[in-house]
Amino acid sequence: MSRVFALSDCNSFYCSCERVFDPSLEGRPVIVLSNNDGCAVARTPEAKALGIEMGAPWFKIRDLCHAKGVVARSSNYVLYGDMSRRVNEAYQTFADDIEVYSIDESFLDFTGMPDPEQRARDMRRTVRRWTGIPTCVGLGPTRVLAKAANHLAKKRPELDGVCDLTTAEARDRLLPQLEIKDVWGVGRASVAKLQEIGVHTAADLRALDPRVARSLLTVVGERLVRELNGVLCNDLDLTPPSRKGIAVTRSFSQVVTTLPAMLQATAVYATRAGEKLRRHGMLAAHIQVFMHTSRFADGPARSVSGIARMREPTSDTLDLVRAASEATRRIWADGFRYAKAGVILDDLVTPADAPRALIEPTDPRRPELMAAMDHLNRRFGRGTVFPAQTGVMRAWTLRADMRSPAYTTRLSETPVLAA
DNA sequence: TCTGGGGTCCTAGGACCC
DNA sequence: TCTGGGGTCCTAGGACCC
Repeated sequence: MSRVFALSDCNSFYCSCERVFDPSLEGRPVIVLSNNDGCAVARTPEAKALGIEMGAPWFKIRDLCHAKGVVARSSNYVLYGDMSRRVNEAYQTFADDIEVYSIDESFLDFTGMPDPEQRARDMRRTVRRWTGIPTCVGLGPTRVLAKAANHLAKKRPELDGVCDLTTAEARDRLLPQLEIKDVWGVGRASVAKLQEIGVHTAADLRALDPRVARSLLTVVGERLVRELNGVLCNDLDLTPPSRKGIAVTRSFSQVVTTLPAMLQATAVYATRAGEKLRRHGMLAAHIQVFMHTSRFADGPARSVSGIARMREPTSDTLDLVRAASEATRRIWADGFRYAKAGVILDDLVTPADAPRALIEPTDPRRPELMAAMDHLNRRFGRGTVFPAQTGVMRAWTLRADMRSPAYTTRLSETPVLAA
């Protein structure tokens, strides 16, 4: 049975949330600013019509906003998170399988349901009635095509908020009208490479040899081409998201030029990251520190990062700050005007998965654990790739590191192409 | 059996997303 | 003066191992 995915996306989500709680904003141009009010991260259609770009720095658009009566709000992520939860509750009455892709987008599995397009229209109405949030819905046999459909639904008023790309006829008609830069997963760098070989529309990309796509854009590009052809490579991810990393990064209000100032900044970020970590009930095995100079400034550019490894997974503030300081000192160099820095916690584990004991080389249990690892290696193989004839290629990796002070085993499965 | 070439780990960095 | 922050995934190269 061919699959049907729906991608539902909230229009100007942060602005729409602000309007729900302040109806006087209805019909007026509204923008929401990033943390520290640095730049615009959400715009209503009225604000877009005034020429305010996504990511436009506030200091450049302030005069325009004042002159044209644009309402600018600081962001309120607690409010948006709560509204997002309510929108997803409404989705639950239309599908059992839902992947919450981001704060304002969810994929729903409409496979096997009668008249998906009508269902999408009903869903839009329900979400609007329950939450006040306007949405657009794209339908397609793969996630990439559902995303493409969603983009068309947003851009074309005559579609009335729903675009259906589940039929070959609709794809043949509409994909030539979708620019390559608007295909999900094609960013600036890929656009340049594709245009060089004459690929300008989603239809052009669909016709590209998957091997060429792979050599040009890695395995990601190959999956893209296949998905545009209706071959499923990315199924819904219904596992509850377990965070893989936690970041705290900030642009400085004034450039940092001395080590003590940088140590203070990274210590603060490490502390905040530790708070987030504990809120998630997790432990981190690595902490990464990075710093770089401004993209916009003259002068020597520098971007560095360094990783410090914990003796064992921890969420302890003192451990994290100590490790962050160690990494900061290691990568520090004088003579640069650092504009931004951050810390990223990596290799997160829940306490239940964390090693219970340290296994030293002299530990009497070591032979037993080695034997267990051998067994896993024989059972699953290492780096095994099943050939593509079956339509399924999976790479298995077993990582069991006996040299690190903490004993860990991990089995991860990397789907390359899943038909 | 095979002593070198392939597997794994670690790190850095690029690209893309919302 | 002032140009976001928080994520994921993929690749490559050196060190190390047997």
